[in-house]
Formats: sequence, structure tokens, C-alpha cells
Amino acid sequence: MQLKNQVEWALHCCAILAGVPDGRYLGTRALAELHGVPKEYLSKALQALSKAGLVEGTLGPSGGYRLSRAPAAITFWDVVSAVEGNAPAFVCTEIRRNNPCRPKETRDSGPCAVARVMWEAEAAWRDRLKAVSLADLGATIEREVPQGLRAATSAWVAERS
Amino acid sequence: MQLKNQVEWALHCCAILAGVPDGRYLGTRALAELHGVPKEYLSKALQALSKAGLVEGTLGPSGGYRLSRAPAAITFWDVVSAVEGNAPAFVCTEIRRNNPCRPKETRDSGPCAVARVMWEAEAAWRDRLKAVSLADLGATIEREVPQGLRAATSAWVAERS
DNA sequence: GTTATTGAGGATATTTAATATCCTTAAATA
DNA sequence: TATTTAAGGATATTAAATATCCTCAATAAC
Repeated sequence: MQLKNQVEWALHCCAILAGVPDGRYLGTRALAELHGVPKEYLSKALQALSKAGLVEGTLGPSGGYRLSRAPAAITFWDVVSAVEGNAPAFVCTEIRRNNPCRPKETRDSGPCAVARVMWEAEAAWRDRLKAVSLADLGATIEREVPQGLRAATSAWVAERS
Repeated sequence: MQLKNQVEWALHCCAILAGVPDGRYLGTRALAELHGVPKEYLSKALQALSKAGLVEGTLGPSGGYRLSRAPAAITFWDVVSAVEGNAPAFVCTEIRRNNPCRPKETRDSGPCAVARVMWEAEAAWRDRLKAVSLADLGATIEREVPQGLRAATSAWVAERS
């Protein structure tokens, strides 16, 4: 079980987009170059973010993407679910119904006990992701990434947005 | 991102094995028939449980599997990680290192901020799975599954163990 | 207006993992 | 001794992730 690499890319792209000057857009080309990932494929991740309403794209030269909400209003879960989908990781195929001892007409009152536990765990995972916003991420980065690198990256981004 | 279907099978098998009479073994054939899944493939999941020390297998006629610990001492996480592995779902490929603004010799003080959040969420998932044992599952089943079906299944299992 | 650039999105490889089957071996039992 | 079983290797099949390429329409720069 592994998340798509696009999830990682999308999160890093959002972190960058959160730092793009107001009213400006940053394009796929720049985001791909900045992260060293294939432009064409990254484009699919950005399209997923766009479809989910997290970013908005605009066309033409000086076009690209920008966040459509404030960084504080976008959570990790928003980004992860936009790219990865929100289908549960644990899929219950109701194998309890295959029990040969079970009368055909048996009706289950709800999801199976195994599935419920698995889904509760997934809810804990989601809740944790919902608790962290892009603003929180930005604050952490500001605290941890060396000043020089942050400034250089900001300039690099500003030049291309 | 989806867990293997073997995770579901393994959990249901463990629930059944928790009810096998003391000192008895239940074989792959019976477990496969009970759950309506292919015997050969289920065998791989049971082998994984065996390798992880959760169950022990014995050979020959009247052979099969039994839990190697009390149901209260086996958690969902034990079973899930035995079958699925314990590799993190989020794989950090360190794309921050591809930043063209970044001096070559930069040393990171720790894992990237994005990865840390993702891994914290996974820890929350794991913790939730660690908090539920096979004994807990058994108690839920006893509470929810109709008495008749439970008795019939127990008899079916006892006959084959 | 014309041209270059961009995101949206469809079509299609390529690669990898999940799913599944088959077979052999060695141990345990009847 | 013959049968049954788990262990495990080899291999096929299927599905998903990864990646590339192409067309299209919108936008901005010239």
C-alpha cells in the first residue's frame, strides 16, 4: 500500500504556491523544474488540485496556478484526497456472506466489525491530515529551512510568476 | 492507495482461529471455504501470519493453523503489518533536494516537514489499529452476530479442526 | 491581428504491484 | 506406507501507477 508520488509533489507545489506573490500565477514548468519532476506528469496532479477547487489555473503567457483559498483554509487532507481520491484504503468485500453456515436470507444490520475497525483507523489518519493546514506547513518551513535558501527560492519563484 | 485483499482475509481468518478449540488446528482448505476465497492465494496470507509469529502451522492430517498467542495479545496492527508490511504509505523522495536554488552541500537536519506530517498521520492510523485486539473483535462479533449463525459456524469449525 | 504560451484533457505506452495458480518438498499423522 | 498438510519457489494474469505525447481553446504579449 503506497500513496502516489503525485501526493508528495502536490503538497510541495502547494507549499510553493502559498508563497507566490499576490495576484500572480506560477506555471507547471517552473513547479516541475523546482522539484525535479516530469512536467507532463506533474501537470496531472495540478489538474487534480484544480478540479478539487484548491488551486485555479489561468492560460496564456504569465499563466499558471495559484491557490484559490488562503493557506490556512487548505489542509493536508484537502490536497491528499484531491490527488489520491477519498476511497477507503480498506475495501470490505463482505466475505462474511460467503460463510456456508449462513442462511441465504440473512440481512446484516451494518458494516462488518472488521471493516468498522479498519475504517475507524482511517478516520484517525484523515483527522490528523485535516488538522494541518498549508499555513502550518509554511510556518514550519519558515522555522526550519535556512534563511538563505528560503530567500533564494522566493526570488526564483517571483521571477517566474 | 488500497490495502491488499489479503489483509481482509487474514483478519477474518484470525477471528475464526480465535474460536478454534484449544490445542486444535484449522487448515487453509477450511478457512478458504469458509470465506469463499481461493485456497492457494489465501495460503500466502497465512504464511505471512506464520512468518510474523502470529499463528503457528503444523503439518499432516489434522494439521493447519492456530493462534500462537492469546487473542487479547494480538492486535489489528499485528495482522495488518504482517500481511501488508510496515513500510510507510507516504514515501518521501526528498524532492526538496532538487531545488535549483539549493547549494549542493546543504545538509538537512531531519526529514522534510511534509513527510513528517504525513508520517504523523500514519502513526495515528497505526495507533488506532494497535488499540484493537482480536479479543475485542471477538467480543463485538459475539454481541452482533446472531446466536444461531455463531453456533453453526463454531460447529462447522470444530468439525474440521 | 498574430503569435507564443499555458492549462485542460484525451490517448496511449511502460513499469510495477497485486492477484492468482501451479508445483515441489518435507513433516506429521492415520 | 500412504495421505494430508504447511512452506515456499516459479510463473502467469490482471490492475494500477507512472509517464509521455498530442490536440484544443483561452490568454497575454507583441
